[in-house]
Amino acid sequence: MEKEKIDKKDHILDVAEKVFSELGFDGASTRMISGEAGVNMAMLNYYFGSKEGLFIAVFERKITSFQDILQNIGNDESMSSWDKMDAYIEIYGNKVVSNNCFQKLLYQEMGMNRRTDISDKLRSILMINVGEVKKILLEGIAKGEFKKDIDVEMAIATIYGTKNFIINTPLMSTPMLGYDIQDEKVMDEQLKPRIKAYMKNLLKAYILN
Amino acid sequence: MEKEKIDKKDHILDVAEKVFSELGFDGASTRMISGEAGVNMAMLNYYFGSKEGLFIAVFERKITSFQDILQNIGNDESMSSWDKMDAYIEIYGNKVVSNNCFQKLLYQEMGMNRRTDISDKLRSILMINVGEVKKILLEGIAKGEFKKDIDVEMAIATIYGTKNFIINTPLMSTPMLGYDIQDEKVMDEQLKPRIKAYMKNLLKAYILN
DNA sequence: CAAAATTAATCAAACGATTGATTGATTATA
DNA sequence: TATAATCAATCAATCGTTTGATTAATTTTG
Repeated sequence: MEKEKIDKKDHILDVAEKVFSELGFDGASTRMISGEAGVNMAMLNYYFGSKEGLFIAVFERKITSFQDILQNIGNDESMSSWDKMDAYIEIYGNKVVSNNCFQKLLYQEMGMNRRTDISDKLRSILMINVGEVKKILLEGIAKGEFKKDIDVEMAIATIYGTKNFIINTPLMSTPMLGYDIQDEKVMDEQLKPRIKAYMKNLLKAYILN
Repeated sequence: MEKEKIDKKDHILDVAEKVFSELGFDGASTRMISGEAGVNMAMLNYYFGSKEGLFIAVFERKITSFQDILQNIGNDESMSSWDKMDAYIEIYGNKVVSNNCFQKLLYQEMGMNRRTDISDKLRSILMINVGEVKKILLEGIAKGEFKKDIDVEMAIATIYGTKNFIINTPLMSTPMLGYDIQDEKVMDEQLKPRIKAYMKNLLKAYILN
């Protein structure tokens, strides 16, 4: 049945996402993934063509939801530039914290220099979001709403970097913040509001007049 | 000769550091490293016992220089808290940008969940620096020099995170910043002063009264 | 509607390639 | 000459992938 087939593929992608994010692309073997998913090893190639195809499929499943997060915000004429930044941080904070497993995998792979076809694909997608944030910041500067001497690119690096540090380096962020980053409930109830509030205050202090 | 042997081992470690940081532990093969270093494959095992031994040796070579970066600053009674932060950013910016290859490898490894013996060692060393920065920030708050409602831990995450994003994700940071992150000369002449100036301005706006 | 034909899904087994590591012989050094 | 360094060759293990056979599902046909 078509429905069950999709469910099975989805289940494989769930497992693959988890195993990849824990061990990286090379560290995760097809035997391990198929074993943990409870399917025959050949099924991975049958469904996804290759290990790399499976890897890409993991990303493509999530990609769509990331692409049009900002579309609406950026083009809203009625919002002030700061309200747009505020709205972006809000959405970004929600999306990112609840997809931390995937986020880790994403930026882990972006750090590698090989497989430029995959990395390039991921980069071009992420750069769309970067472009949207940049547009908001530049608009705010042009309207005189933001300071005119802010380092736009660095500010963007701070937004993504602060989040990445917390998500990708739990060995440091967990003892730093005082609660377990891996714990989903803690993430949602404590980290999410905290990182949102902090990010808004930090940016407010740096970019607002 | 003892001297040449050390030089050769050092050369292997240089190459290994570079290849590991580009491809990760699993992605880098011993054949690749030995080939690029211009030595026989068996030499790696002869000198370092195993691939993992080589990996550890890469870290242990650098570890010592990381341990005493901050000691002097923190205990200087004559400096204001902000001057200490300023001095730290200055030193950190220099150290980090010129060791970007190793930094990338370091935080790549910190993100992985396996080989906990290495990761734990690295973490405990890095956490010393974190503790020193935290001390400066708390001191500034206590003295009324800094705002009392700043999120200390998040601010530290921003310092490390912003740097890491630029260093570890050159595929994004290079097009964002408009110049090649991999280029050593560019790093030194353009990125280093820029990241220092930005970091100081950002923190000044967020923590200073 | 039921039997036959076709397609899709699943599996155990094996493939060639590559991995990290080791060997025993050879060369250089002290 | 004895010790250290270097090498080509080879090891077993694991990798991702493919195969050919088998079962399940779907479609076609009489």
